Amino acid sequence: MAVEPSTPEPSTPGTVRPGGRTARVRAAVLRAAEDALVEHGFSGLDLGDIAQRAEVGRTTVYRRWGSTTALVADLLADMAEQSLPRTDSGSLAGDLRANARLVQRTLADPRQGALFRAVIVAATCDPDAAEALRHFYRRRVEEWAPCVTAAVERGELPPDTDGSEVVRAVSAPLYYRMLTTAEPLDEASADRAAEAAEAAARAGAYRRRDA
Amino acid sequence: MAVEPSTPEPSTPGTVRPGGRTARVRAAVLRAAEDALVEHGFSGLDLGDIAQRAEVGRTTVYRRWGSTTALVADLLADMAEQSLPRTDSGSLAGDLRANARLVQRTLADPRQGALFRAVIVAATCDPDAAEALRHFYRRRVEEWAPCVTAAVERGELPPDTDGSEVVRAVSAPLYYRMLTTAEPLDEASADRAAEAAEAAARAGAYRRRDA
DNA sequence: CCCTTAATGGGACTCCCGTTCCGTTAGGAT
DNA sequence: ATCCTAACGGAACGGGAGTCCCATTAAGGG
Repeated sequence: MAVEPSTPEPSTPGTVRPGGRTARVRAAVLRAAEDALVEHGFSGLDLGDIAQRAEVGRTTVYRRWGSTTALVADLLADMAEQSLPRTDSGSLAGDLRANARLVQRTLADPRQGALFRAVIVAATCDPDAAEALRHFYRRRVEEWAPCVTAAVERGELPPDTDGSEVVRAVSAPLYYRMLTTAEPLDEASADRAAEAAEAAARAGAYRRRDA
Repeated sequence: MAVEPSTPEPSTPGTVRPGGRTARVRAAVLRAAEDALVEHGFSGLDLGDIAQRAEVGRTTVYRRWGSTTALVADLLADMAEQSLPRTDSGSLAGDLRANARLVQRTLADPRQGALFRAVIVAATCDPDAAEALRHFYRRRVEEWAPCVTAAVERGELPPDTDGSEVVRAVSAPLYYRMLTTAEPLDEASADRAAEAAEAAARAGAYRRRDA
């Protein structure tokens, strides 16, 4: 029988020699992808256009990522690395408001807001991008949940309150507002989201249910 | 100067003779679009494929709608027409829970859930689809807001509570959960959303701020 | 029932996205 | 410094989405 000399696991490009040029190409392409997403949204994403912006060969982009969703998934992985440390105000109300305003400012910012809408779209179109998006939000929630735990320990909230659930409750109305209404995301809506989450938490709405 | 005999406002097809065949074509195409959205999502939407499913000429679909986003916008307008009447349980908690469970069942349903994700994506890709989506949710919220107003009149909630805001607060965590986590949307999450919204409303988080 | 023309449908054409082929460049190990 | 080959980049190719043209069908008014 003939030995197969070809294709000894081509694997994915960029994994064997991840340094030097490969890393530069990845950085340039991810930055270009971000720009393109902000300008045209996910549906208008064109890998050829991204290659030009990044001053990289079209073939390279198609070979390394292959699809717009895979590229966005990689971008999300990159975004998840650079999570801002949360500020700590000392009080639950202050912490939740700080979180709400951070989310609000992010979504209201022309560049960041467009980017987030785009990655959400990508996640709804592809399982891998969806997993990357979930990972991103898991990180974000984990970053902020401790401020709720601290409030529980201070006795401000019921003992078995689910911190992650409270943090998610702060973001949810802001995302929902962005997606389903035309009203601008202002500070008032952020403060309202924080206030509502705190009130519900105090009332015990986010206590852990027996699984 | 020569008179222009051509193109005396071609206008949009389907507006001059909306009956008979035109209506049948629209219905068939919208149903086909719904099926296609459920199967492949918005990003996989192909007008040629829809034409085949609807047993309609490709040219017709391209001429009448022109783009996938415009087609989805029309589908959303159609969906907004058929809004279910809300049930009235008599108590605020019961009404909010009924609403939450309706949303939860809709989003958890394989067909309806996929459809909603798809139209949200379309709305994030195109201004007209976005306006159609906003109109859809405006109708939905208006349908349910009265149960909050009734609770206010019964003295269950602060007098200047914004009913629409409470209704949106019920839906928000369910949509947020669907988009950013992999956890299934179960009845427990629906009940928690309703409970949280009620607690926040009682605490006055949704009182109208001076604009 | 007949006439006008709005609306549809098939087929050919164009353009651009994604792929393939192969020569060139530069990591990284020795 | 030298070699091996992973990774890149240019160019040509193929296929499918969207457009155009014109013949055919059937609303809807008289």
